[in-house]
Amino acid sequence: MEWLAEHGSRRKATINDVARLAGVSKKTVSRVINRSPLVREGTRADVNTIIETLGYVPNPQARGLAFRHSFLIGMIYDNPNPQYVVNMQQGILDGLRGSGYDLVVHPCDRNNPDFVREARTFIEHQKLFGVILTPSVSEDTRLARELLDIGCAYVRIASVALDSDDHMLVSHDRLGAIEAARHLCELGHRKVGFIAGREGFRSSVERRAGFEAGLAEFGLELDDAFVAAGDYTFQSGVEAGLELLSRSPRSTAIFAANDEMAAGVMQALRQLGLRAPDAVSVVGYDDFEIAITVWPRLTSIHSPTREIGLRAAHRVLSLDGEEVQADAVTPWIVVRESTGPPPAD
Amino acid sequence: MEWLAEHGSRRKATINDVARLAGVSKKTVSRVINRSPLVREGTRADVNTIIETLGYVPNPQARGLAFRHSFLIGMIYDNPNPQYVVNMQQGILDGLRGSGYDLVVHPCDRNNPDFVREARTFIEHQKLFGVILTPSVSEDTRLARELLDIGCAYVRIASVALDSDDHMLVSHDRLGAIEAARHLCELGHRKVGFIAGREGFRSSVERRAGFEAGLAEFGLELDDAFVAAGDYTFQSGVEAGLELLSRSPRSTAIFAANDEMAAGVMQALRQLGLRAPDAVSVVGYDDFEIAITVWPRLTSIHSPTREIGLRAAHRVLSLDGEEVQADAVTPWIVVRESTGPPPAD
DNA sequence: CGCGGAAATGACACCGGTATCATGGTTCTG
DNA sequence: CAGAACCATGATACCGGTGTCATTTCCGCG
Repeated sequence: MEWLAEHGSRRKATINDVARLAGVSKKTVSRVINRSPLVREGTRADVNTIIETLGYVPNPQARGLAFRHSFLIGMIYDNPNPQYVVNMQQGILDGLRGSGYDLVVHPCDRNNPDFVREARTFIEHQKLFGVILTPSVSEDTRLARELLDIGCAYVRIASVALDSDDHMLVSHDRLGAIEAARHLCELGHRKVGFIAGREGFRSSVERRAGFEAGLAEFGLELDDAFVAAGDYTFQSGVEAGLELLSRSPRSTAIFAANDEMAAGVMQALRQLGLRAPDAVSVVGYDDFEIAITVWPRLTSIHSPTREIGLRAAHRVLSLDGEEVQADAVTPWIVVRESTGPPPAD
Repeated sequence: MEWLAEHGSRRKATINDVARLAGVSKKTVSRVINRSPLVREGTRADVNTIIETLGYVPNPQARGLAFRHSFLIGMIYDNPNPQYVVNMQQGILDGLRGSGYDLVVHPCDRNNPDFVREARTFIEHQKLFGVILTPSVSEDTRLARELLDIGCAYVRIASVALDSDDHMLVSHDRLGAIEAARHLCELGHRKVGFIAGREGFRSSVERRAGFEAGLAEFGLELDDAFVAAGDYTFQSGVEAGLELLSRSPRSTAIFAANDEMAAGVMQALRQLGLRAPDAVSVVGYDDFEIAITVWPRLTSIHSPTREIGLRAAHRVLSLDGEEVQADAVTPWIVVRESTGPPPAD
């Protein structure tokens, strides 16, 4: 057993070591590793014992070389919100745990005309087994086509189905936004405003559509006079808020397409000497930490980002058996102090 | 040239293709790839031309197999602040760009007794070329020793030198905290309070030490009656804030060891019907986005996290030539509306 | 008991690079 | 101009696994 001798740290066992000790060929060991059914139970047990005692772990580089893919999953993102990125990342890692796959991160910029090529280079370079795309890069058709072409497994996370079921994980932003509208309507609001997210983001479209649908349930329409444009940043929320609040008549409630902008609205209220919810109720979307660090704390729509990441990971590894039907996640509302009945007026 | 024929997508060129077309052995191509000086200029140029026209990219799995390491850098972290994680990640990716290395992320939990073994497994499994450790896991001696033992390149990012120069990247939190103290003293504050960060985090110790050093410059000492414990969370900031603000005499300024807690103090002020900076000045640390979403906006200490990440990446790849001396980064203060002169009293 | 076919296993090439060492060609020396 | 010293290059093994296909073992059955 001199190959067990320490030299600095002990040499890592190879498949040959296992094969020799188990008295089989390395091909058989390989079969055991890959759970081939073509191995007798006894043999399998023997080999596993040796693997166990040696603490043998197959070399992913060598396996990857033969398999023509690495044991890496990529997360390609362009969402600038740190909390979204980290939650998603965490969820994906939850889903990857124990699978032998690890996570490589790759931010990108859709405005860069080369970004598709760049992403492709990245994927082909490391020979990723699969990738997970988050909004808004997940909404890019060219990139998805490219992935299909490369033959790389992929899952697109988006607020609406843009691809075949097995490639989609839908976060139903529309339903969340409906909740926001219902909540405000049930409180008695009739003049409700909306601040849109960044142009070209599907989530922005969905959140607006959902909001309108929710209002419709109460016989209301979204009046353009109560709508302002934003780009998901805090600053844009301040500006849109100031604009909406200065209009007359004034809406008694504002639904901002994300928490950052909702926080911006709170800021705008403060600048105008108003406060939520007395003067105006405010609802955000995402339910990130900013929702509870502003005062009053934001009523917001909670989307289980981490859970979504976990599911995306399972899906990209094809771990979820038969459940290859459309996978969708429903957000819910979290009511806090930023919303209340409209002012008596 | 039938090997150039498309079949779905075109087959990727291998080193053999390059060698054949260049009329040299694959070992020579290998030498060119690895910038060996043992290649005649003419030959090198020829080979490079072929590489160019073929768009040949060497397979990292194969290279890794031979080199016994992958072309991956790991980021091991346990800092719960999303913005820190994302900024750091971004910085590391900046530093890795064009190097052919990619980034694998690995969060961990120091409270898990197995976390060192887990990290080691991760590193050995993917045969990482190097890893970057961020606070507070960077402060763990056992993990560092393990890395040395494995022979994996590593860089520890921390607020104080804990290792040999070539393994350290120091973010001088102490200097930042001194700035905070100076700023408050220069505004005329004499009764200043401090909210500590999480126990066991080096940054918390350093920020306190720096704050005390800054006060000392003005002949002041940090009075225990003005100190409260926190754990870097918003909620702990609220609680510590309420506690400090209820003491009598009351400090006229509070330095919280991070922005989250400082935002918590703002919240506490609001609950007590006070406001910054009229009643109490507040200073945070990190200068993350929360510093500008609260009102009044926080005076804070800015630490160039992304820049630190970039340097860490260069260092782990040994890209910075002779500059293997202690690499340190100095934070600076950003003054906003949360600080002002003490109340006339 | 012998035979056929399926199940289990192994020999060997191969994935795409790098390391070692031998070899042929130059240049420098005396 | 021979010989040493060097430089540039290639042949071949090797990194640690998997694929292919041939071979051996096992089993049921006539």
